[in-house]
Amino acid sequence: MNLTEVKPLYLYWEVYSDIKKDILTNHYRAGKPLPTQETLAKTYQTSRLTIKKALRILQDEGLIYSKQGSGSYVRARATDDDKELLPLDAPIGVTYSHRDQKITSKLLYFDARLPNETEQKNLVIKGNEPIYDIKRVRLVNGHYYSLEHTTMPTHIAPLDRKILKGSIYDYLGSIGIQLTDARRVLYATEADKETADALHIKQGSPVLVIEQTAYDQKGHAFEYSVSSFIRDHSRFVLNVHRRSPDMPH
Amino acid sequence: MNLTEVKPLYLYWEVYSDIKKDILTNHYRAGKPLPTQETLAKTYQTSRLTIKKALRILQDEGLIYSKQGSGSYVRARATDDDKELLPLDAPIGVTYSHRDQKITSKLLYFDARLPNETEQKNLVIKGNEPIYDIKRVRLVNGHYYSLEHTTMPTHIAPLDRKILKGSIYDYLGSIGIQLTDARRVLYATEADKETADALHIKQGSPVLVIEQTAYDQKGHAFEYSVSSFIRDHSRFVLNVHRRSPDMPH
DNA sequence: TAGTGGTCTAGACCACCTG
DNA sequence: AGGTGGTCTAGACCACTAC
Repeated sequence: MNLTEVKPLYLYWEVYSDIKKDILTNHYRAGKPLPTQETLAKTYQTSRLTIKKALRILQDEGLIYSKQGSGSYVRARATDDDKELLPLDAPIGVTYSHRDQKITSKLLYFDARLPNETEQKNLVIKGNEPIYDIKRVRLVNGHYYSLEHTTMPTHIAPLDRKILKGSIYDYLGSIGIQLTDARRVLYATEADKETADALHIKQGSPVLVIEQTAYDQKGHAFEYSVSSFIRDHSRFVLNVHRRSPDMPH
Repeated sequence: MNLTEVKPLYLYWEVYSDIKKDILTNHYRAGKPLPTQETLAKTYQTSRLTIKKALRILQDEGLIYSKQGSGSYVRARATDDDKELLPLDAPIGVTYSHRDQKITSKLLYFDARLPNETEQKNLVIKGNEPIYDIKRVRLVNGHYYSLEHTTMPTHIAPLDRKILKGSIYDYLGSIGIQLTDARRVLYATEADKETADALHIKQGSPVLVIEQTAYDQKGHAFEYSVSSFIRDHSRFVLNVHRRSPDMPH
């Protein structure tokens, strides 16, 4: 896995990481301006565009904000309890967001079949392309966490029960499939009987549902999943940055 | 192209709008590649960077995806029912997302007071700076929609009951305050008695809660609000685009 | 008025995909 | 091997802020 391989990292990412470190270690103080983009460009021996690209990521993460004509400032972090918040713009898998905790899965259902019309539309496939149909309960440190119902075209990659014990994303990554885009729909609803039983909660109890269509680096939809999260157990956070003019519908 | 009127719009935004129009009118077909960035740059008499900036917005909206070494493709829109979905990365106000529908507000509570510690932290203010405390029920086409509990430092702008009948954002915009950044926390929970009564739902019924800290163009937190949405009535959509390497931690 | 970030240019090279 | 998008440069000018 880690053979101290050559890092093909991009310059703007290194700059981003470095400035982020300096913010998190309070080298750059909250409320205070960063050095000017011109200065940073000289410091990092690069161009201003690369600096801007790095700062843009920090903006999107909510760590800084930029005022035209003034400077870029470190945001006073209103809440430091982000530890318990799951970023909505990162992969949603539990294994990803809880790397340092004990994740287990209970496989409730695993089979292959042909897709119905909704699934054909969601996965952009024909009716004769078989899909895996997977239901898993995820547990974090032994506590019930979420119920995931996943469908995936079988031609993406062969699955088996052993793989499903761990992280599907890790497995897919190991065979060269990366989640690069996703479309997520969120809403609250009442747990139906199946969800309630699986998560050991009362039927009708609130759950947060996230429906996700995941696309790989080639633009193919490789997964459609519906995840239900127990009320109040999971909170998601999202930083919004408004681009420019008002979008006229 | 007409050079008659001086438009303060930016070039990349015009390109973005134009390409978007061509996608939505099926001039560029789903699954098919757009012209190359080089070609688009010539077409629009601009540089490739400007084209890339326009395409980036389209990517973030989920309309296209780009494959390095191959091209930029129009995404097959899996679902066209986006009409009923509220974009999570746009201003959350009902008045914004339902411009063409009839919005009304019931003002439940309106007063000013000193902030408690949580509010001081959320709004980044001192304990002696008074805030408005506002509770409103929003209705769309006469149907109960959401309960908003908003706190805002009084020094931002004077409010009165008349303003609160309409859109706070429109009012703030008219005096030069724009929402440019926001931090949102989402979760599902049970409606407490107050929420249930206000929305005419049963106590304990699921609601989707969005807590928002809103920042203006000067980086000041000008609003902290907690909005509760009735189960299944409101669905939010978010397109995620993963930047680059895995973010460690 | 000076200084900042935002936009934009006209290139160059690199990483990657497809024939 | 040719063509594509991604990165990066070294500038210029504009929009805005602050003094």
